[in-house]
Amino acid sequence: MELAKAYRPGDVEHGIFQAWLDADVFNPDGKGSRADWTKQPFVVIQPPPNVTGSLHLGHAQRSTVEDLMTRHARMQRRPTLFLPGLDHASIAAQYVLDKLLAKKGESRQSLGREKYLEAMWEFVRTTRETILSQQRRVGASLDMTRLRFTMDEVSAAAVREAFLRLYREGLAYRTEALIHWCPGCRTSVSDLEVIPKETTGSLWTMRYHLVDEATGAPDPIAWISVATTRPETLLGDTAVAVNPEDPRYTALIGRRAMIPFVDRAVPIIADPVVDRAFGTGAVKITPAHDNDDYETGKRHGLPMITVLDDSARINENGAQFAGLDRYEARKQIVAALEASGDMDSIKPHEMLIGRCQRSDDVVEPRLKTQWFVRVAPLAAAALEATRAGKTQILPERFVKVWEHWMTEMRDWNVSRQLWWGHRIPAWYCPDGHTTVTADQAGPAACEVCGRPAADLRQDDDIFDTWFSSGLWPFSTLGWPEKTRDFERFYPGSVMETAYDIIFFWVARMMMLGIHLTGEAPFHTVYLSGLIRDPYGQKMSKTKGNSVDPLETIDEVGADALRFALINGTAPGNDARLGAEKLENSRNFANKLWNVARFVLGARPASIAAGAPRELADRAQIGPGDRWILSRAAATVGAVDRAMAGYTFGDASQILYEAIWNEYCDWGVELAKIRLADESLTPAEREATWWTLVGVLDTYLRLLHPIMPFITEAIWERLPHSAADPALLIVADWPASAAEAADSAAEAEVAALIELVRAVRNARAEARVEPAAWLPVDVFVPESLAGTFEALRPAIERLARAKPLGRELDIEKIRMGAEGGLSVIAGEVEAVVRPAAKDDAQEDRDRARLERELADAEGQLAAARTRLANDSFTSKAPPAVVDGVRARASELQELVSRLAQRLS
RNA sequence: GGGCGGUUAGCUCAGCGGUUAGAGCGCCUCGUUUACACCGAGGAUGUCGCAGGUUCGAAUCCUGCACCGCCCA
Repeated sequence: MELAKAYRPGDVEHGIFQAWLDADVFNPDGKGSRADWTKQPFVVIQPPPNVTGSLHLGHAQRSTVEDLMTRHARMQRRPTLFLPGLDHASIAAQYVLDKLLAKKGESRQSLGREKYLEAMWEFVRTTRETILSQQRRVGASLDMTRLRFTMDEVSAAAVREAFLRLYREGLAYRTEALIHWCPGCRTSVSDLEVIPKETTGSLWTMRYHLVDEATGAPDPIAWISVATTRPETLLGDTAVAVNPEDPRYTALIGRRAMIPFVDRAVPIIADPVVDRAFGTGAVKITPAHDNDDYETGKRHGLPMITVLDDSARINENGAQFAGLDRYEARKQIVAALEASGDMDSIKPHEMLIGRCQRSDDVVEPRLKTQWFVRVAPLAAAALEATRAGKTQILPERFVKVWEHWMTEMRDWNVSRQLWWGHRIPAWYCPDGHTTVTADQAGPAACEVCGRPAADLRQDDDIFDTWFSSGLWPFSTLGWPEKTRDFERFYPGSVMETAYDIIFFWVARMMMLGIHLTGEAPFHTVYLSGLIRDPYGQKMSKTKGNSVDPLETIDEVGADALRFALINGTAPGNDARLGAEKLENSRNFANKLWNVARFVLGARPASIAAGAPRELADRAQIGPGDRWILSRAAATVGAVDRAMAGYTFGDASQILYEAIWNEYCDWGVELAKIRLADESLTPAEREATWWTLVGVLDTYLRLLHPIMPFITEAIWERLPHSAADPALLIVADWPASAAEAADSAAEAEVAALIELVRAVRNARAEARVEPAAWLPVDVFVPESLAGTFEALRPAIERLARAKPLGRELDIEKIRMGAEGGLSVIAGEVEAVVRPAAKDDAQEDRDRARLERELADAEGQLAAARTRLANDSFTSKAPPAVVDGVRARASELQELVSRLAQRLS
C-alpha cells in the first residue's frame, strides 16, 4: 500500500480505532483479548468526568497517562481493564441546568422535583455522548462494555448498602450541627467546597449597652464595644465574650449586655479563646452563624438562634429586619447604629471569606440537621494503608500532604439539599425514629416502633456526589455483590488523578474502600500535574484560555497531542502546552511515518511482498546492523525502567532520541549503503533489511502506548511472523533481547560515526564546498580495521570522502597533514584534502584545532587535579578512579596529537 | 502562620551524588545526495537564584535567605 508523503492522522485514526473495537481488544474477556490469566491483572478505574460538559486538555492528559499504562500492561499480556465512567456531579450539574432553565424562564422550583429530574436526564444524555466520543478521539482504550454512571442502579445499590453499613456501625449519624450553607445553590456544602478568598471587608466596632439590672433597661452611659465583620449577625447574638486574663474587662464578667433591635439581654462571659488583640478584645457570640462561636456556645450552654433562611434573608428572629437580604440588613443595621451613636468605628479589614466553589456565593455557617460520616476511624485506616505500603503515593512528596489531610479531617457532612443525586435512604416516623434500609423499595415499617411504611417519610436530601465517588473503585465492579469482576479486578492497580483533587477522590476512595471491602482499592496513586496554557495560567473556560482537545487533534493528530502531553513532563509537575510543543510532536510523528515509508520501500527484490517476518541472520548482517540492534536492546531496557518508575516523560524522551537520533540518523543511513551495495550477497542485503524491519518493529511496540494510532498504522504494513496477532495493540511488549546487546560492535561503530562527524565538522568549519568529494586519508587502529573496511562505502558517502585511503602508518598521516584539514576522532586520525586549500581555510582549520586543543587541555588538567588528590584516589570507588585514569591517558594522547598537528 | 513545589541556554522544560550539564523551540552558517524542508549537515549560547555546610567529589544532599507559584489554617 502506498503511504502518503506526510503523515495525515485524520486519514488513519478513525479506521484504526474502529479496528480495535471490531477486534474487541479493550475488554479483557473480549474475543480479541490475548490476556494471560495466570498474570496479575492490571486495572485502572477511570476517575469519571462530570457529565456536565465537555472534556478539556486536563482530561486528555489524564486519559493519556491512564491509557498508556493500560496499553503497556495489555501488551505484557496481563488481563487489563480500563473502566470508563461518568459522574453525575449533583451540585455542578444542577448549577449548569439551572442556568439553562433560567434562559427558558423556568427554574428548579417552577418545575418541581420530578419534572426537574426528567430535564436533567435529558440534558445528561446529550453531554455523555460528547464526552464518550472525546475519549475515543484521544485513543483511550476503555472497555465500553463496562461503562458505568454514578446514577445507574448498580451504583445506587452500592450507595444504599454503604450507607446502611455505616449507619449500623454508628459511623453515619444524623445531628444538628453548624454546616456551610450556600444560599445560591441552596444546599449545604462540605468543608472542601468552600474556597477561602482574600477580601477587603470592614471591621465594625459597635456598642452593646450594659443592662442596668435594677431596671432591666440598657444603661445609656455604660457599654461594651465589640468588633465584627458581619454586623447583621448581631440579631443572633447570645453572649459577649472576653478573655479571662484581660484586665480591661474583668469587672464586666458576669454582667449582661443588651443586643440592639432584638432587645435581648445576654451574658458577658469569659473564655480563653478570645484573642485580646483582636478589635476591642471583646467579641460578640453568634453560635448559630459562626464556627468559633458555635464551639464557644456549646461550652457555655448558650442558646443558638438562627437568623438566616435558605436564601440568606433575615428570618422571623430578626425583628424589623426580617425578610431583608443579609447585605441589605447589614446596611440598615449599620445605619441605625450610626444614627443612635452606637457605632464606634468602621475600619477596612483584610480577611478570608469562604465562597462556594460552584457558585461563588459567600457561604454562611448555619445550623442544620444533617447526616454526617464519622471520619476519624476511616481516616486512620487509610493512613495505616499508606504507611504500611499497601498503597503508594506518587510522586512521593504528596505523602506529606496526604498525611496532614488525613489527620486533620473533620466529620463529613454528606447531606445535600439538592435533587440530582442519590436520595438518602433514611425514613422517619412521626415519633422521630429513624429507619435506614438498603432495600430499593424502602422499609416495610419503622424499625423502632413498627409503624407501617405509609406513616414514614423519606429524608428529602441527597448524598454529596463524592459519597458515590468514594465507592467508585468497587461499585463499578458490582459491589456489594460478589461478582466475577469484583473477584477478579478488585483491588485495582493504579488510581490516576490530578493532584488538585487528591482529597475529593483519593481520600474518600481509600477510606470507604478499606472500610467496606477490607482492602485498599488500589496499590498506587499516581498524581498528575496540571496542564497550563503557554503563559503558565491554569486553563479554564471562564478565562477563555482553555484548549479544546478535539481541535488540537484535528490539527496535529491524537498521537502528537498525547506525545506533547507526556514528553518533557515529570510526575506531579505542571506542564505548559503550546503550539511549539504540539508542532514538535507532530514533526516526530511525521519523521516516524517517513522512516517507515523508507524501510517499506527499500525491501530487496529478493524478498516477496507480504513475505512473513524473518529475524535478521546475524551471520549476514553488517556492523551498522549490529550497532542498531544493540542500541535497540538498550532502548528496550531503558524504556522498561522508565515505565516501571512511572516516569513516562523519560520513556517518551528515550524513544524520541532512539528513533530520531539513532535509528533514522545512523541506523537507516548506514543500512541504505548496504542495501544498495551490489558487491554484497543477496543474503547480506536481506539481513540488513530484516534488521531495519526488526528494530522498527521493536520501536513501534515500545512507542505504541504513547502514540497508539500511528504505530498501529505502520505496524499493519510491516511483515509479521506467524506468532504475531493482527493488531499491534495486542502484540507482545518487547523482551529485553540480551543476545542483541553487542558492546564491541557498538563501540566500533560509534568510533567510526565519530570519524564521519569529525570530517563533516572539519569541512564545515573550513567552509569547503559542501557538495565536493574530497580525498581523505585515514589511520585506524588495527582493532577497528575490520569494521572500517566493512563500513568503507558508508563512510565514503556520509563524509563525502573519495578516495578514502587507509594509511597504516599514523606518522604518515601526521606528516602529510600539510595542506590538508586535520581530523582527530578518538583513536582515529584523518586528513581531508581540499582541492586547493587557501589561506583562509588554513586559518579556520587551525583555529578549530586550537579550540579542540584548549578544550582537551582543560579537561586533562581537571582530570589530573582529581588524580593528584590523595583523598580522591583513596576514598572514591575504584571504578570511578580507574575511569578518570583511563580518561586522563586518552586526553593526554589527544593533547599531544593535537599539539603535533599544530606544530 | 504551617506545608509543598519552582528558580538550569533567549523561551519551555528534563536531569536530582561521579567525565568540563541535556532536549525541543528560537538563533547563526550551509544544503532540494530519490524516507522526511513537518528535512539534512555544522555552529554559538549556561559562575545550574544567593550564602553557608556535608563530601574525595554538589545543579544534585543539608541549613539559611530571596523571589515566584500552589495547598492548608
